[in-house]
Amino acid sequence: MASSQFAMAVHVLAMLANNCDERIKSGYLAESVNTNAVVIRRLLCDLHEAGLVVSQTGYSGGTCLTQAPSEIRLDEVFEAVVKTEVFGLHPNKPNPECDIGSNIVPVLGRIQDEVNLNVRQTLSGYSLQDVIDEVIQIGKTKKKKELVK
Amino acid sequence: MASSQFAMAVHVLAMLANNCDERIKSGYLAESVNTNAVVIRRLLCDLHEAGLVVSQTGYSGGTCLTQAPSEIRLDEVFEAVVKTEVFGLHPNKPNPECDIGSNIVPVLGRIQDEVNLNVRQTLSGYSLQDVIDEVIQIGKTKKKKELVK
DNA sequence: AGTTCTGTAACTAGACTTGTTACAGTTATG
DNA sequence: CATAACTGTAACAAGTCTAGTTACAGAACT
Repeated sequence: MASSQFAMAVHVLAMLANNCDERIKSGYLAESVNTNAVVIRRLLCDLHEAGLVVSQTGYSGGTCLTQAPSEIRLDEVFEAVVKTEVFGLHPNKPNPECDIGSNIVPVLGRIQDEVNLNVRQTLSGYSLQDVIDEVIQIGKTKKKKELVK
Repeated sequence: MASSQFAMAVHVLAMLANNCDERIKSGYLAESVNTNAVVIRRLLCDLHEAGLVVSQTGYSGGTCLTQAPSEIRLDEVFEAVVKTEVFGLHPNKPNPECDIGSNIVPVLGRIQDEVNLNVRQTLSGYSLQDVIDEVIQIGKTKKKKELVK
């Protein structure tokens, strides 16, 4: 299964951005993402390590963004939560006695690096604020359609 | 685990390109990739569906490329064997009563599409021949170093 | 007829992902 | 100080995916 961590992370960060001034509880986030609060807390742990959020334990605890939504780029979010490669290299070391087998892995590794870089560059074109703007825009369009009915 | 199908596919295609005039057996390919022949045959099945190879059953059977290595681009190979996304969307449908939850999925989907497109564009910059050239180049460099010793 | 292939089904082992329960530690409230 | 409401984290279950393996039917040459 392709991991949903990135999708959930962007969702959670967008929720936090929408409530900048107060600490948000994992249970509340979990309701919106439609998952368990522990899943959210695990995610927030990764986002905390990346310096994107801070949490507070105890009574009236919760989580906040550390930066303005316009300063958080999606490649940072990706980096924080996605651990897998777009494609994996060989599961077993290829036969070193074969001309191709003995030298193909570094070539594929280089291509892998280039793909990774391009993915990150694509994502760096979007800030969290861009995502929120687009979400709100879709919301407005929906409402208009409902009014027409 | 990130699937190694793409890496193995490029490896196998490079082997076929290196032996254009004869049919190559799955067992021989498996030795170079260092895996089981059935794993290779499953892979060849996908590559056949994509029109990149043809196989023949029976005595003196085996597999050949259908095109020149310079005409096979890596995005075609990727398309043929990789089924997963760079990142997955939500495992469960987000809460529709939440402003973010109700509208974030299509936004993420659009970004997903853009990432996919960029990955394919990156890979389309390489032909199978390019990979083979690079592999051979590395092989030559290695031999030089050995001679120096 | 016998040999040597491919194609494919069926199964196993291991890894990964999400979801869940449980609980220790932390912080505010009364 | 006792209680309530949080986070952080460990532990486990269920489902899915990947690669590897065995087995065998069908095809093609000798």
